[in-house]
Amino acid sequence: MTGQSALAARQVSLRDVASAASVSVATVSMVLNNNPRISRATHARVQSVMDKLGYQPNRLAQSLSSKYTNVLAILMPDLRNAFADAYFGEVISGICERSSQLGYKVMLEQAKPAFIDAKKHLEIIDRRFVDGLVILGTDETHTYLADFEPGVYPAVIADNLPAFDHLDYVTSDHASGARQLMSYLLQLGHRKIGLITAGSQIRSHQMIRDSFRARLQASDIQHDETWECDGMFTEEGGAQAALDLINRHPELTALFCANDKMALGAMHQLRRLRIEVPRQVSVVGFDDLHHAAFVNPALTTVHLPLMQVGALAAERLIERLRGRTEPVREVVGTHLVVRDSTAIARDASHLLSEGAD
Amino acid sequence: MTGQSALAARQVSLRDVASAASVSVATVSMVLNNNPRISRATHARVQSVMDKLGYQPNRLAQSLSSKYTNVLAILMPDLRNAFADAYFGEVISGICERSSQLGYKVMLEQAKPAFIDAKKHLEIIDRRFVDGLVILGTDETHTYLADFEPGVYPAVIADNLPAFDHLDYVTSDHASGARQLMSYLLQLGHRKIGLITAGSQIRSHQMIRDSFRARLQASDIQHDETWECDGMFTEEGGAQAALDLINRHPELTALFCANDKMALGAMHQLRRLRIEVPRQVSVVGFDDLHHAAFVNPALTTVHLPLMQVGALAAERLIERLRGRTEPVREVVGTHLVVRDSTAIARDASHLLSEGAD
DNA sequence: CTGAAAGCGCTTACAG
DNA sequence: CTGAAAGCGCTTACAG
Repeated sequence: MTGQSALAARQVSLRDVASAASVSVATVSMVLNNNPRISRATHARVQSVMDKLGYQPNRLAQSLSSKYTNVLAILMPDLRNAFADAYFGEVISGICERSSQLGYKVMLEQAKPAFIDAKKHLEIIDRRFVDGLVILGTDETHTYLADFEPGVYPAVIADNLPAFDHLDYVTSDHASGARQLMSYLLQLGHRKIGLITAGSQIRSHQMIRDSFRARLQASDIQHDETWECDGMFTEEGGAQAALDLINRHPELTALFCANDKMALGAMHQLRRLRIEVPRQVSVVGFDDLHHAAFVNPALTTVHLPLMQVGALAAERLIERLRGRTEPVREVVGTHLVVRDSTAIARDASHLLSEGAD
Repeated sequence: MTGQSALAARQVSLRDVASAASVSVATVSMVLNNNPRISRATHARVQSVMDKLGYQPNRLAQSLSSKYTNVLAILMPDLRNAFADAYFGEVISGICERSSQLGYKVMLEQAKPAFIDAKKHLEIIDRRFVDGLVILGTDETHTYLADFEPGVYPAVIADNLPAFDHLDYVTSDHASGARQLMSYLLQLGHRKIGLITAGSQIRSHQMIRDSFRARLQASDIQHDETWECDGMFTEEGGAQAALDLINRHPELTALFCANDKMALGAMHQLRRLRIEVPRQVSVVGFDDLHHAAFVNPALTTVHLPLMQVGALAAERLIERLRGRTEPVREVVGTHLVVRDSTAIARDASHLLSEGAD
């Protein structure tokens, strides 16, 4: 039945339905919106005419009148290949799925400098492209985030803690994830642990670093910046960082990488250096990307609930659009995934006795 | 200057600009659209008033009048985690980048059964959400693709050959990629090659299989289905397929995997079986996902120009929307990327002499 | 070169 | 419970 409109020269409009059903356009509009003021009888009659004519409301007209677009934007960070990054992909999956369940469509935008400078992040709301946005890959240098405000320019930050108090967010519990990883490494007897991080301006990653250092300090393990290196979130960066750390501290027995990509790079580098993982050096990642389970050796890491974070971010944003006034501050738990890239520290017995000192 | 509109209770409209500039709304509309019928003088005057008031046209009203939405949809396949898949991510990157350059926005949709059954793939055009779509991950069973038609329901298929003649497409040259890989494997002396494919209903993958078999046949190498196994495009599937093939043919010296994910799974499985790659068995993939260069050993594969495919698909679709009438049939070249997962066949000398028979 | 008016296809008070 | 009318904010002939 719907098929016939496909060939229609002109889409059938509310007016067409109204005259075919011998009612006013207002009535048709009301049955369309399930307004209870319409009697069951007319509702059914008008509905059947709509079905017969294959009527489909023009959403531009609907939105122009109603002020709601029912579309959300996903604002991606300005990174080389953000869409091909499984980390962001997981969050996007969650956003898309939940949005669609809640009757929203999603639009993709990228926060390139030109985009931000032109205030396009607000323009897409002002010009009625979208009702609000979910923002990924934020960091402390993104001062434009201050522009968003619940009532006027609704937005929620996904998987990070915003630098501005008034902003809504939904994030994985990075700090707890880092602690889980450190407990495990310490249990295995590792005391000489190199840290490969990135995003010095990213709050969630600052928390990973802080948790890492705090655990070391709590265990009276001496630590300074020579044990840390920036891996720029990439495989290449992770490889380079691993090389630097090994050169500085050949005695290290473990490498803590703040994301899986850097961990893969690090493992790749170790292999080139003919250092065996995990026999000589253990490596841990962070994120639990799907393919991390299939590298050699399979990566021990922390699972981040990224789909859930995306879904929740979309859901809370939509609640805001529908009038929610309480701030959104959600932190979702993580869990450790032990695989094959970790083992007892090669110097464990030695260190353990020394530790009793 | 634009900032002040942020606090305005009501967005400034064309009418506001018109009265502030003492001209008609028609005139303001024309300067907005750079209509040459407006004199330079009034254009400049009106323009400055627009800037002063921070005027931003309501795109819903614009589109309602003009009939164009200037937004495209990306239709994703109904796969578990399509967005987190680097393969699709690359294509999406290309689409987003080019669309944005050409003044289009992009919306995300997923071709779930319910979506297709409800004809939503046409509805999003009829209801004026988008002007057309770029479709990823198609296969021969997707009969709904027949619904698309250049004039009425514009769409272009990305990285596959459609089953319907009237459809536009932009694709990588999978057949040529497969041939490049086979030439290389044969050069290395491999004669006992297992094939891990998937998507028996996907034209591009049928072509990979066909090219694979044709090369074998041209080299007088006997081959039957026992040398082939379905890996379902996943790491898990690739691992299982590798296991099956090795059990059936312990003598095999190479595994040809139709995508990188299955290749990673296969390598992972070989490692568990304590079969060394590439010394005992060579493994090749297909796609050249970024992380394939960082697994151990680094994967030899065919590079697919996926960003370019996405960009071109978007560009051609937009040309169609702007009146292009010639069909779109673009095939973009691939290239071989040799890394560390391939080596001379362990039985090469033996086979080479036998081959002279 | 510019303006007055109709129209795009809806929704929403306001009557009755 | 339903209708007539105004309005959302633009664009596009049609006049002049």
